[in-house]
Amino acid sequence: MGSGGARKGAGRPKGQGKYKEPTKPVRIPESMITDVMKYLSVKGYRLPLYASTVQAGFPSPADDYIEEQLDLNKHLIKHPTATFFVRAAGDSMVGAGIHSGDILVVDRSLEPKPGKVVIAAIDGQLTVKRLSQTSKGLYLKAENDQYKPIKINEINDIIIWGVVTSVVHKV
Amino acid sequence: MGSGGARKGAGRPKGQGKYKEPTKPVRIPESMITDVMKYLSVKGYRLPLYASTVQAGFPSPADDYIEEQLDLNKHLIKHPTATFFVRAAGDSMVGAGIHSGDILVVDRSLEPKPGKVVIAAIDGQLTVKRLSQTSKGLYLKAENDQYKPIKINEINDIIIWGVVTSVVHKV
DNA sequence: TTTTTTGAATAGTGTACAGTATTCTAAAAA
DNA sequence: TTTTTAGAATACTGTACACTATTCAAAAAA
Repeated sequence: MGSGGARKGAGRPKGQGKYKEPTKPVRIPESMITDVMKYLSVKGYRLPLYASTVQAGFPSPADDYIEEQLDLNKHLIKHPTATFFVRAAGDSMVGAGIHSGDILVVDRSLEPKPGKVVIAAIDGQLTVKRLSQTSKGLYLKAENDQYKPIKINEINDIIIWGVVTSVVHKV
Repeated sequence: MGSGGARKGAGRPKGQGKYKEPTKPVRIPESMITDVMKYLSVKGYRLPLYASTVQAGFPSPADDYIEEQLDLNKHLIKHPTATFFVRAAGDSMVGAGIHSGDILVVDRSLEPKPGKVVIAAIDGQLTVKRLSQTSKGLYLKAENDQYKPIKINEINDIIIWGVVTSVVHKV
C-alpha cells in the first residue's frame, strides 16, 4: 500500500496557515505579547471608512463603497513620541467643535502658529484657546464671546504645551 | 593572565536589552512585521492623558498629573470586528457635536435603542440621526430644527447600520 | 475498473541552541 | 601597591531545525 517514487505536486498548499502568508519569528517583550497578538488578530485596527454617499445595503468587507482602510492611531497621531491627550473642560471652545469632556489630541512637535488651536497653561490652569495674531500682539482667544482674549507677554505666566490636531467626542 | 575559578557576580546585567525585559520569539506574518515593529517602538500607542486641571509646567512622562495612559484604538473601539467608520456630511447633527467631515466610529454590535445616535441608510443615502421613540412610533430625528423627523416603517426603505459611539473632529 | 490506503511531499509552527554582547574579577604585569 | 588583561559568567538575539499539519497520488485492495 502506498509507496514508490516521487509525488509531484504533493504537499500542503501555501496560504493555509493562520495568517494565509509566510511568517517570521520576531522577538517580542513578554509584557507586550498579548497586546501584539490582539493587534494582529484585528489586523492592526485597520477598519473600513465609508463615505456617507454610500448606497444602501449592509456594509461588508467586500463592499466597493469603502473609501479606505483606516487605523485611528496612525491617522490621528503623526508624532507618537511628541503627542499626548488632554481632557477638555468648559465650553470656551464649542465654536471649534470642542465640548466639555472631549479628549484632545495634542502634538507638541508642531509649531503653534497663529490660527491654530493650542493647549496653554495659564497661571497653573490648562486651557484650550486659539492663537491669534493682531497688530497689538499675540493673543489666546476663546471661540465663545463670553470669554475675553488673553494677551501673551512676559508678565502672565503662559506656556504653550502644544497644538491640538483633533478632538474625540463621545456621543 | 586572567584565569582561575569562578567569577561570582560576573555577567551581563539584566534589563540591558532593547526592551529592558525578557523577550520571546513570536511568529509574525511578513506583511505585518514593520507594523508590529512600529507598534512596539511606540509602546502600543499608549500615550498620557492629562486632566485639564493639571498644574503648569512642561508635561513629562514622570509627571504625576497624568490621568492615565490611553490607546485611542482600544479606547474607542470595543468590538473591532463589528466596527467601521463613516465620514459625516451635512449639518443635521451639529447639536450632537457632529460636523461635516468628521469621522464617526460606528459599532454595529450595539443595539440601536431609542436615544442613541445611529447611522441609517434612507433611500440609498447614509445619514446620521438620533433614534427617538414616541407614542406614534420610532423616528429618526436630526439634532437641528431645520430637518423633519423621519418615521421608521415598512414603506420607506430604512436600514440601521449601527450605533455611533464617538466622533473624531479635526480642528 | 473503482475505491482505499499509505507514504511522499511540502508548508506551517514553536523553541532549543549557537553565537553575540556585556560586565566582572582573579591573576598577571607594572 | 596599582593597573592591566584574559577569560569566566551571564543576558540578549536571531534563526536553524525538528516537529506538526495537510495534501497528493501511486500502489494495493476490492
